[in-house]
Amino acid sequence: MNPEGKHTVAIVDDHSLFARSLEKLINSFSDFKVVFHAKNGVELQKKIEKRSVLPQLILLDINMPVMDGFETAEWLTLNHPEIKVLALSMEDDEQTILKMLRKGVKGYLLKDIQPQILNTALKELLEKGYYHSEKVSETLLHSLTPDEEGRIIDFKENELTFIKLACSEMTYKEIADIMDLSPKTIDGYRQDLFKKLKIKNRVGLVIFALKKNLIQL
Amino acid sequence: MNPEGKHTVAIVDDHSLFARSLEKLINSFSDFKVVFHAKNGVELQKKIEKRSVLPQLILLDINMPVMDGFETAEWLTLNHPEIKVLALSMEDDEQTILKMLRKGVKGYLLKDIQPQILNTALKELLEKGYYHSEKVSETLLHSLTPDEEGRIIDFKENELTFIKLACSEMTYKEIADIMDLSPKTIDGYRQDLFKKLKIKNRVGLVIFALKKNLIQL
DNA sequence: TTATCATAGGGGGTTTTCCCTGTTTATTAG
DNA sequence: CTAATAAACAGGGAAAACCCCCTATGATAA
Repeated sequence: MNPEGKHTVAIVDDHSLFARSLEKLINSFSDFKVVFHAKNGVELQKKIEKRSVLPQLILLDINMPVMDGFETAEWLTLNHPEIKVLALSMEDDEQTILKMLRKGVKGYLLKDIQPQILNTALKELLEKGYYHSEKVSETLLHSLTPDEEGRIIDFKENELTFIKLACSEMTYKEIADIMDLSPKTIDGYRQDLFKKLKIKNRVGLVIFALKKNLIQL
Repeated sequence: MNPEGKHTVAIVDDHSLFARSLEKLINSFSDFKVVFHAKNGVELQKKIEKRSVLPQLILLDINMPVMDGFETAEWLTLNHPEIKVLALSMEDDEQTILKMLRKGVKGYLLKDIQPQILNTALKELLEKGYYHSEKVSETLLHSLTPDEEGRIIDFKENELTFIKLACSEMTYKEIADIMDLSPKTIDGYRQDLFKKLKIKNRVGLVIFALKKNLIQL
């Protein structure tokens, strides 16, 4: 609570237009007040370390330069677990959401929500300790049966890197060089993925990655 | 001008949070006032046809359900050319921008801009009749040399069919069967396209087709 | 008529992809 | 300490993709 008796919120977002608008919106709620902004994780770290009183909530964007939402969330969870972090993002793909939840955020909100929902989200975050967009819950539910048989597909970091590189014009040999792995290992990744995803060739992989938003054009 | 002496603006965007925030921002400018909202093109059509006084400017999002920004812009240009349309979007790829400009929008603004820029944009749109983000101008400049020699690439019917089939998991042999052509002919198509488009492999073709909207997922 | 151009097809080759099988190595559970 | 598991790596081979240069045919234009 700040002197006005409102709960304190900080915003971390490099989209200035969005961040300012968001601030206006939040300040119009009766129970909340934005106490400061940061353009990225590094700026947030500095501001937090200067302050004696920390915000109760942090609205955290994922796509930022310098230090992105994932790193920032991780740092916050380790160093200031008492601050509840609400991830605010355009991405609704399961990988991103899961990754963010693993970093310890208490809520995940898509940016295309009703203003009223934001108010609800902030309140529930304080009361219940968590809040997720409906779409996020749906996505998570769906992501638990991505394989049409209920098997969970959870990519390892290396696999994810491979998929992203495979969606370029590189040959597997070049990919192996970049990832500093043997071409045979890369071939193993390819083979595993083809089986797991039931695809026939590299084009299938590209299409899969695009559908799941693992890459974007 | 509305009764308060402000220029009138309408917002068409299905992102409610963004739209509301945008409204607050615009209403904070001294010369502009938001007169109504619409979630998509159809809603806009209805609202426009009910009104005797039309807005001077329309902020138009591209990604919307039901009737998207392209269709909406086309309809506005044909039916209400006096309204200046400012496309507001996250997309900064040349195809999207060009497509939108061809539909007759007077400005194209990326969503990640400074609040002050929006004010400038609205003013210039009324005074000069157009306004584009810096990034958009850059993109357009670049897009005027699609082939790096000014040649415009346009595809023959067969080539287009081939491209679309090549963006699936079929082998070239299977594609040849479907198109009832010799595998060698198909290979010729492939070779020509790789040269023309300066791509290295089939993944490059898929990416090209997606960027140019020749196929969709 | 001849030239030219677009379209379809081909010979023959290298590289990459795709697929199966199996081994080494490091980590972890019992 | 040993068993189990996962990750990295490998041999070998068939299929597909990739690439260059070449021919036949038909339409069209000079």
